[in-house]
Amino acid sequence: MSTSTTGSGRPPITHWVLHVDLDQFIAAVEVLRHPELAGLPVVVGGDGDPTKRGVVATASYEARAFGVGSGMPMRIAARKCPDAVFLPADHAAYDAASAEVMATLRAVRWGGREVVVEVLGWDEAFLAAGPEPEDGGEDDTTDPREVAERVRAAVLAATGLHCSVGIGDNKLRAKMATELGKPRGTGWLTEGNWFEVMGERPTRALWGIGSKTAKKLAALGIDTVSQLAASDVRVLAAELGPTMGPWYHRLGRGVDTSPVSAAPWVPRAHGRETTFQNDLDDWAEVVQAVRDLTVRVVADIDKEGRPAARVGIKVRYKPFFTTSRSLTLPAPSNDPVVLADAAASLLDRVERDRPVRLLGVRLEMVEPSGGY
DNA sequence: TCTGGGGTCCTAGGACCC
DNA sequence: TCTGGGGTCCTAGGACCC
Repeated sequence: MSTSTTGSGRPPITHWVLHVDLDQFIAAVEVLRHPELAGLPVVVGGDGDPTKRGVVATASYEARAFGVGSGMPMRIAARKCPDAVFLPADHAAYDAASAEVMATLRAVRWGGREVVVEVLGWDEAFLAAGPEPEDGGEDDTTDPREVAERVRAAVLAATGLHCSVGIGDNKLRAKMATELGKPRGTGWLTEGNWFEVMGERPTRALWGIGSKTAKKLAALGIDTVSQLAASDVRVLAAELGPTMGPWYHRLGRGVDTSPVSAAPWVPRAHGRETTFQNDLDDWAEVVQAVRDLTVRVVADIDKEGRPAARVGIKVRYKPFFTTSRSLTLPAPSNDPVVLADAAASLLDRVERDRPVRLLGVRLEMVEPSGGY
């Protein structure tokens, strides 16, 4: 029934991947800090004021029962669940809780081996068995279900947080398997049961296919994972691009060869953006806001120790029309004056006769020099 | 209903060069 | 005149994810 080590005639899977996903991470961290909130509808987002512009970052299960979900405007959430506890997002607290979780994962042993942990944001990680030890203490037959249960127990014991785990024969399947295990459980997705479990699901269920791509695929007569897998890769390439087309085809089949990597993340860029509570009408204020944002981003890239090579701005006008402008600097720079001037100059290339709802500034850094 | 903020990667067209 | 082919860089926008 599966290609597991229990044997089905196929070779045993030796490249197991676990995907760990904390349940309701942000809401759970808040409840840990404020135990009196347990069992109440909790909504975290914006600055915690549901009468202001902002969206929901996370809603507790109790709040979800009222129809509140991530990405929903806070004002709507307040309408749906007026009695919810509304809290501002507290990044420092989530950073700290996340670091505890990841440290716990790195301490897990897989048979006789260490594990490789690839972090994805605050509340997700891939985990795989590390390389075989020199002395050949091989133990790659360890049942991944056993490792998954140890992971869940260790995270709960160390942090008080519940998580779900997906077991797969590659990262994509492990990631999708987690959904099957939620909450507080374990899911299983391999080549052996991929189509049985996923085949009839909509393409939108796949990691990397959003509503826009799902719609384009539907226009090609492709609605389900099985149909995507059986589609003509040449048609996908022609319609969706030479890189994306073939990639979607692989998604449909559950194919993914990317390795689990513990290599530290090297950011390409940093940016800051702000939605104003009241639209800006005065262009002088717009220019000043862009300069202020730039100075903040310069502080961010200074922590990386790499100068900016490109500068970009984003302008969102009332009611919700967004445009962007960018330029390559004559020479990389981390001078706040040079960069603020560059960002301000980009404003000369956009319309200035409409109220501005949001401004953003992005600095793309030069590649790391390699030597350190 | 009225739509955050932080990112990554891909695409397509035009400029420019050989 | 009536027009190659490839490569690279730049820019704006789009899509997606957490």
